[in-house]
Amino acid sequence: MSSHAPIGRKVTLNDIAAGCDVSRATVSLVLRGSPLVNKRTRARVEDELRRQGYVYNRAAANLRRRSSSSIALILNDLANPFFAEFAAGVDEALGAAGFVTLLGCTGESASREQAVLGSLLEHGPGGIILSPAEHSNAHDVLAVVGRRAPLLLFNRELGGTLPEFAHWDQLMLDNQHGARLATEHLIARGHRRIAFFGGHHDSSSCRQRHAGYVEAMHTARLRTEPDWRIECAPTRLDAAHRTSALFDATYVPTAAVCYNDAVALGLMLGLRQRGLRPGQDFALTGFDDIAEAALGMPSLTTLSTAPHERGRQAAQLVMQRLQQPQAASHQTIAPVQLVVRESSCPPPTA
Amino acid sequence: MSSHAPIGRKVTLNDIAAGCDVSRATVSLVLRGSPLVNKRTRARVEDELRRQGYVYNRAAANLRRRSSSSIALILNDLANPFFAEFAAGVDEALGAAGFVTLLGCTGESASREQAVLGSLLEHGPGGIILSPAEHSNAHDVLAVVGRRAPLLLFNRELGGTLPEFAHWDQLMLDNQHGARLATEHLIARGHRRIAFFGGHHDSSSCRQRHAGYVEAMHTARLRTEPDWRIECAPTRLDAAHRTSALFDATYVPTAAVCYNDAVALGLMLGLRQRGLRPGQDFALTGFDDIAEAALGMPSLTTLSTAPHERGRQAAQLVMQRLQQPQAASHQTIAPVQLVVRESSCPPPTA
DNA sequence: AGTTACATTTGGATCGTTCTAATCGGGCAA
DNA sequence: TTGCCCGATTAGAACGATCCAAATGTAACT
Repeated sequence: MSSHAPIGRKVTLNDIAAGCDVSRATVSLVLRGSPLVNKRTRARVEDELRRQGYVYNRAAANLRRRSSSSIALILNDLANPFFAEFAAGVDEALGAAGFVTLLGCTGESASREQAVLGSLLEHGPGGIILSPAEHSNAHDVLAVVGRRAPLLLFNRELGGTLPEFAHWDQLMLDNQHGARLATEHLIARGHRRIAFFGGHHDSSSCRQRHAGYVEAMHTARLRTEPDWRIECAPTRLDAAHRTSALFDATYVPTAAVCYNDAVALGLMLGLRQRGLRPGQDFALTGFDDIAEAALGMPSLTTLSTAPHERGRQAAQLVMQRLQQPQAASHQTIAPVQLVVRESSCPPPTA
Repeated sequence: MSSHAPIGRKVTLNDIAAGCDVSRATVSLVLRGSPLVNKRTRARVEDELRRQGYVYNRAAANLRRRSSSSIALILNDLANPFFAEFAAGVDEALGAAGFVTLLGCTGESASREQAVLGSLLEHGPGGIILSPAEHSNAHDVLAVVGRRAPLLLFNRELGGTLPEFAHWDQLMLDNQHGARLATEHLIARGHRRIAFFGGHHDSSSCRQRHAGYVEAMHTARLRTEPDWRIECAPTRLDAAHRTSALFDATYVPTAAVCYNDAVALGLMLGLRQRGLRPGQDFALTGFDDIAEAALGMPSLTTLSTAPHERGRQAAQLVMQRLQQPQAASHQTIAPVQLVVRESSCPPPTA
């Protein structure tokens, strides 16, 4: 337990009460806009509040009322624009409802996630929005969170099985359907040999997107070769490095469904380094629709996930849960939308 | 004052005390690792804490101790990767020191900034890190913050004069020097007609960068034409649109110092749309060194500001201030570093 | 006048912690 | 036996708000 900052003398309800000769209770009623209090006293009290520069002490109020006015937002990677926009959306909706956002970043480390969860819980958040770190698992999260605050899982599922009584809400993207849309789009453009590029095997979103890709291929009666699935870290840099793996395949693909936009942009770079023009000699799609997707050369066909809107939605879901703590847990799957741009050209031979 | 979420029954010090037959005070001492308490009782208490799944109530402790364990972080634009990385850095350093980050986004609106400041202050943060919205001014900020928490200004100065007694700390980037370095670099490459592209006149960082540019030009005895300064919003899109203004100038420039990376990337796009190859037919530099700068086509010569590191630094500065509330206010100017990449080619005729 | 009704105000307990000063038991010197 | 010190423990009052039941004042009605 670390030492913390002392605070200067603050103006309290007692000061106000003394200052305009009413009781502490009356001032409290004024603050909360109670209809019980007389017009004239209300005006007097409000003047005094202004005069002394009073600021409400929410911590004290929450203690007495056994309520909370904050929500914890725990993210695996704030530096990723997708999560940054998500966070902005969360904060916007929470702020509008009078809640404050307690931020915590885990940097994809499950152990930091434990620490951050523990630390934020001490501040008594009313709820938690958690985008889990990569190897986080249900058991550990449950151990620290318990029943102390309702939890909304965002974006990723947790490893391990979660016990019966832990009914956590979920907000996920429709990864499978999105990847299916992208794949079907490439097929419609005439591609037959399509790879699935990037992402890690053990990430739930990657598995789902891959499943959507497989689904589309099989529905179209197209084969999927094992060496058409190329793993790499979901970063531009690693994607660029792994580009060559595409062309080492027995049957060289003419297009790739990429795990996300970062990977797709990295792949574009890798293609150029091999003298290929993405969007002309090779087709590809992304996932996320980050800002750069629209402005690239070529612009990137991708799936729009509207992270800001997802953030607002996540905030709504937790706040809804707060009002109905006993309602059955809810799984929301947010739709994604295919945005067709230049990168998904027809195959060169067609 | 809005209604907030009720909280389930919590385990308190009293529960623990009753559970292992000691007083509340003793349990409190155990929690804070006091040497006063006997080994055997400490062990007993610690067992009981675990058994009942106790979590510390920091709000109650802070109330009694009149201390704070949180810092407010108020940002004008979290969706901007520069600020997102900054926020991650702040949270990392704060978390390591046992503080929690109260997040607030203003979306470049001065009135929302007022509201957010007011709301966060009610939670009694120990300090505030503020990256002001564009038209925010010292008077309004002072009115709501007052002496209630020490403030660290980041990245932008506030409009208006700030009164004598409000001694706020500052952490700024060395904008002027950075722009000067970029301009000198272009001059050394042989450019003579260099424009300053992007940003808004009334932003302090833009003024400073422009001043650095002018300084370098004058030191090299080069002229600066009025129509070599082109204003636009600091976004890719607007920068792309304003590209033509460069070529409407009486003396068409061969290079441009851009307000930031976003603008530079937008300008690249605009150049390509005119059939010019950035980094070959026209040279340009950015500012910020965002992730995409290194991976662009061509890669972008720019000024590295290390936003993550700046975030950690900002956190350190506030925490330092908390320990010495009376020390004189401090202005820190963080160095920036020129990163030379492909976009700053020599002029085509040279 | 006595009673009731209503609008307004208030004292005191309370939330979960920390702090201060007091208490306790026991060993040891006088 | 008394007195004193010492380590270990604790009762009770804070912190700044809310809540509840009770008190106050005024007007209206019988």
